[in-house]
Amino acid sequence: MAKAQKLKPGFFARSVHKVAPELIGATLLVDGVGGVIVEVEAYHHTDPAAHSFGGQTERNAVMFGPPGRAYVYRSYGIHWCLNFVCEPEGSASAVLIRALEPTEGLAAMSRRRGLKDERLLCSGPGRLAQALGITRDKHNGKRLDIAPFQVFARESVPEITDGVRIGISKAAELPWRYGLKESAFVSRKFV
DNA sequence: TATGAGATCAACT
DNA sequence: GTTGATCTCATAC
Repeated sequence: MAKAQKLKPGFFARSVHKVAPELIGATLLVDGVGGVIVEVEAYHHTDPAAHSFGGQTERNAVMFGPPGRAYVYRSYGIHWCLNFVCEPEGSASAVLIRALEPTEGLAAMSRRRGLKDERLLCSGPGRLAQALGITRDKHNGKRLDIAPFQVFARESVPEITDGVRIGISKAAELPWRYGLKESAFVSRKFV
């Protein structure tokens, strides 16, 4: 992992539909703990399932801000979910990070999760956030190009699969879920 | 293996 | 008062 290049600041200032698939295979670290992104979902402001659909509120204010930031929200009362804010046409959009392949800080992650099975450490938004120690207080609205975040560009283009998003009730048929093909670390198999 | 409920909180109606 | 971009554990085949 020594020679990976950090993502350029402008990476996120593009449509989520370009950014999301390009994040597959990139490496995300928080405080030196993390791994390779193997699964994401795109949320566009015209998407009824997106938090930003229906206008700005206190919760989603970060999505309306500059791109390249972390948007963290509480899901079902108990989980944190991590998003990367993008900027298509100056509107609120973001990419939900759904799963990582753990590569760095395995010990820290398994301690936080209380598990040892690598495939379960980060295979899902809530699990991922817990494994990386993500909380809204500490990470919401933070820039992704400065500590504690580190995002490294992928070194080669992996095989990308797309599919239907998970866990939502609106616009669930939109194929805006992207993943690393044949990865054992995705939260669910792609159909 | 598969299905179902509980946990727990902030935003929204 | 209800719902949700979820996960885990328990109970039932």
